[in-house]
Amino acid sequence: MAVDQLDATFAALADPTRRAILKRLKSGEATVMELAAPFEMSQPAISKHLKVLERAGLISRGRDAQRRPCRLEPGPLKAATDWLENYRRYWEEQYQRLDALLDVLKEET
Amino acid sequence: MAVDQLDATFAALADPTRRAILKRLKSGEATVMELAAPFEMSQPAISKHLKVLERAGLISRGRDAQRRPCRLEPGPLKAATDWLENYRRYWEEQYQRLDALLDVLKEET
DNA sequence: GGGATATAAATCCACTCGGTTATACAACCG
DNA sequence: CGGTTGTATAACCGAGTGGATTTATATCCC
Repeated sequence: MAVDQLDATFAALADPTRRAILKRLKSGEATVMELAAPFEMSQPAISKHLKVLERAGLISRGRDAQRRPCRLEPGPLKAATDWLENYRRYWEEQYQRLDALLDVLKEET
Repeated sequence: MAVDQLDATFAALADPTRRAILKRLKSGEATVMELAAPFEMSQPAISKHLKVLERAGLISRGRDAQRRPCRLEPGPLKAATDWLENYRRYWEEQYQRLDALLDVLKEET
């Protein structure tokens, strides 16, 4: 995956409003109005957030009359997870060391 | 995990320089100078990136005379991965649909 | 056609970001 | 002590972000 794709994905995920929008979209498509409803924020602000999510490829949009329903696109989320998976080994090692340390301490008592 | 902790983690990960620094730290501790060497960037710029990573809890720093070695801290990376894992079902569904589509296409030929 | 609804676009502002240079601080070395 | 090395801080700059408000566009419904 291209570097700037990861940039855009992580940058998009770094905002709680946008993460909440993604969470909402897990339960199915939604229009801009539906997505905006839970937030004390203007509709244009939500549209901007949606544009960020769309540019990052995290959502895509259809057309239903004057509505532009949004749906979740899992590709970039998977790519981000794959990138983070490279660090799994590292924290597993650290937790193993922590466990070992705790064992030693337990024996010493 | 607190919302602004995730904010800080994803924001820190949204920069290729910082991701490269993390990657380097997978192979062990490193000083600021060592981390700065691969980049065509001033030392203060690297120090700023390190501060971002430190504030996000992604690294921690020790002290060795006038050096401040950095080491990877896996906690926030794990938290970010856990958050992303909630979306695994989506891409697995999508890939199942893709597989099914490919099967149909294969039968049609 | 005309009003209502859903969304986008344009503009403005305060703020953050990623970089720079210059400077300061702290610890080693001779 | 004085110089050098490693790092942090400050001040600054240009670009981008996240909001608000206002205005435009498009589609539905009557």
